[in-house]
Amino acid sequence: MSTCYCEIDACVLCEARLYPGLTPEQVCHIRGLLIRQTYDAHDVLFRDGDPAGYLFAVRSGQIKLISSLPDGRQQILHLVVAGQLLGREAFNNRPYAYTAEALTEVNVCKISSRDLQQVLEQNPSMSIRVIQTLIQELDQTEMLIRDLGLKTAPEKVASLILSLFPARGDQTAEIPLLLSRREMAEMLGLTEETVSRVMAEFNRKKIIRTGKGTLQITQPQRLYTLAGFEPASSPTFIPVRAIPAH
Amino acid sequence: MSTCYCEIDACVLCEARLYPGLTPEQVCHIRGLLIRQTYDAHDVLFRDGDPAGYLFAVRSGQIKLISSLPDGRQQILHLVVAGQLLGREAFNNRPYAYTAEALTEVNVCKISSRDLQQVLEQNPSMSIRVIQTLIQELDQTEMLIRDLGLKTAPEKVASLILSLFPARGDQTAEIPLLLSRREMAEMLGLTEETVSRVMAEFNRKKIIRTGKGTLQITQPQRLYTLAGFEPASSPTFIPVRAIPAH
DNA sequence: CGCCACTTTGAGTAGTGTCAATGCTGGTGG
DNA sequence: CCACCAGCATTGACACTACTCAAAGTGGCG
Repeated sequence: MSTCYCEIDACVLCEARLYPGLTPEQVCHIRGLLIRQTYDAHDVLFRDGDPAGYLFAVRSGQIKLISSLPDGRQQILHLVVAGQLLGREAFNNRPYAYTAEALTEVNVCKISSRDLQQVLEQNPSMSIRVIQTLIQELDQTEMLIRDLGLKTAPEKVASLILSLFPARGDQTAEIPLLLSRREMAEMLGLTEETVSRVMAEFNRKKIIRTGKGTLQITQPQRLYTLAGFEPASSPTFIPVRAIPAH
Repeated sequence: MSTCYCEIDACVLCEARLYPGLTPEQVCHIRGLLIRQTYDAHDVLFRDGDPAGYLFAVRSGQIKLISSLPDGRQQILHLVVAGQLLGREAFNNRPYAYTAEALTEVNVCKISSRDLQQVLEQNPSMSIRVIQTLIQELDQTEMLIRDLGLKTAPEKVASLILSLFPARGDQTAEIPLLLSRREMAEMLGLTEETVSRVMAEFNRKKIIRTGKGTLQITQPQRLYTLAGFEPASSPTFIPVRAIPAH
């Protein structure tokens, strides 16, 4: 299909769904502007206040976005997972307003702010994809606001746990828990002690089962109820979800 | 400049800055798709779950966006002011995820979801404007998350008060307070009693002065400090701000 | 083995919510 | 015109959630 040497399907920016309707030559041109990069866990991709040089597309791994108050209090704004975009500041040339730190080993493709703007201007259909991605992010962010503002500690923890599991798939499978108690607390506006106590309580009630670095839901229905949903409902808290395939 | 009969500068969607580089004919075509409408205070523009028929551009007035939990708890997600867009769901044809209610008399222009998508496809430069608008909204939303998660009741109230004043302009001018104590509480994740007590305390300390339906900051510096900023900093909480002029 | 980071658990407390009573204001209808 | 009522704001007393500070347990790693 492609007539140049760049790597097909090298990253999410490279997948056809991000630029439908382009000629192979256009696709190759865009691919030529992309930079692949790998980060280790705990690496910082950029810091609050850095000039926004790049838009990142996350190919694999997870990244946390952190915002701080002068006195050191920290809040995790968002978990970025594979398939999502990172660094929207590249669209409008403002400095990053948060720090991005890898939770796992992370593979990204990035494109410089300058190249990005050129690509957008020349490929209108890509803008529409970007709009849809931003809207998804806004949806998630607003649901997080609701939950931060309205929910009690156990409701928050239950919502977070549910959000860590894929929306479609076995809700009772054991998954790796990449977040520490402190990080969970920083997502929820709680302290690590409170999170620990709530998790211990869920464990005692046999609603979840925690191993070291792993997490399993044994009674999804009770957890939904605890999260403040009706039993048959679905989680709304940070519904981590990739860009839907075209 | 324009060669058709549609009204120049009828609304923000109509202003040149939203579609730079278009011919007058294109501009007129777009204007023909817009519907002007007025709502009274307390009118509901749409409800949570309604199909997203329109994108709204707010010409004047203020609108609150409300999200609810099944048990009736409510959270105000955002205050929409003149110059902002409302109803981003029109971009991706999903139902509205919140209820929009006018706080004042409101003038809007709206465009149907179908027409919008056509316009975007035919006018790429408009997509870029939309992206920038969405990014602004995301910035505001993430700062709200930080404040909801990290701040104490007095810090939250101080931040909200500061955000109600225009970023550029006299910070000590008396402005109308459109929000009830309950609504302030619903923005901040507090109860109306707590908001009332904090406001009364600020009043006693002569940091603010409240009349019925009005609000004045008498000591901006102390309020900044109380909000958790360094004295010389600027407010980050819901920085209500119109789309910057081209 | 010993150190360090992370987690758990406990005791006490501060901050915020809950419930209730009162006052104030504006609107409505007699 | 006034009496009444409904909604909003204020204030108090009390309860309870979640925070703070502290200590001890756990597991990984040099």
